[in-house]
Amino acid sequence: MGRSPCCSKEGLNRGAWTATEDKILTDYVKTHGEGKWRNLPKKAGLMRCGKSCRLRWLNYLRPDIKRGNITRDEEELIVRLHRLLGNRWSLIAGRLPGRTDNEIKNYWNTKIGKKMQAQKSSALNHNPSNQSEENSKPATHRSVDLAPPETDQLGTKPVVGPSTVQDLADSKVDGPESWPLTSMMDLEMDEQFLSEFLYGDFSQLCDFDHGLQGDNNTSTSHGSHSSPKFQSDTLVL
DNA sequence: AAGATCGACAACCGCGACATC
DNA sequence: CGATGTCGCGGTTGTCGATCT
Repeated sequence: MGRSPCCSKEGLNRGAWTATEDKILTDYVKTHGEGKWRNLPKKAGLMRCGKSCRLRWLNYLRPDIKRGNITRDEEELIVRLHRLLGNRWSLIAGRLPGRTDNEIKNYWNTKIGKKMQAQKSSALNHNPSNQSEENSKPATHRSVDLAPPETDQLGTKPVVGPSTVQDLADSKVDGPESWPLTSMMDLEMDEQFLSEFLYGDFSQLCDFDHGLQGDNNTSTSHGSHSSPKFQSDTLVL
């Protein structure tokens, strides 16, 4: 169809943004608002592609961006949401005030994903000969299946099957093919279900990261394990 | 002390969805 | 109703500082 490139790359800056560019973009968006990204660089006097401007604003310059480490509570929430939504980072980010999809995606790829992969491989290696090693782990490490959520063939669609937390826990529902994916997830999240999912007792599903506490300096309390601390003013469901 | 490796994160790219003409 | 434009998303890459050898 001869799709035109989003912008002519000739003469445009690429790579890291400078403080000056950040200021120009911030000032422009504050004055004119978000949107019209394609025309924004020209109007603002930036030698950047519109997509690049949008990304910079959304992932870095937005005033409501929360900088700093992902807390343990946030991580638990991410794990739950990923289990529910798959790699739909924007949807996950939408449930984490101040966090961006890019940030969550990076966090997942560098921290949680690796952890799960390591655990998965250790589960594959599970056999009587290494039983002693397995036994040295917390019980939940052996009993909880931490495989990533089922996905479609592209690996991007979430699988939302059980309609309640209890259903998930009981695993009594049919396979993914019988679940009302598109009707529920692709249109709009069922708020009540999501709330139930997030605040239900899913500690077992998240138990994979017992060993995580060492590298999370924001919370060492086991008490946070039972349920997220987000209150209704930060995570309205 | 210097090079190699790793980890974290910002940025880029391609594609699909949706809107508009 | 098809062509085109724009936006947003997810995957991937590049870069840089920290750590290791």
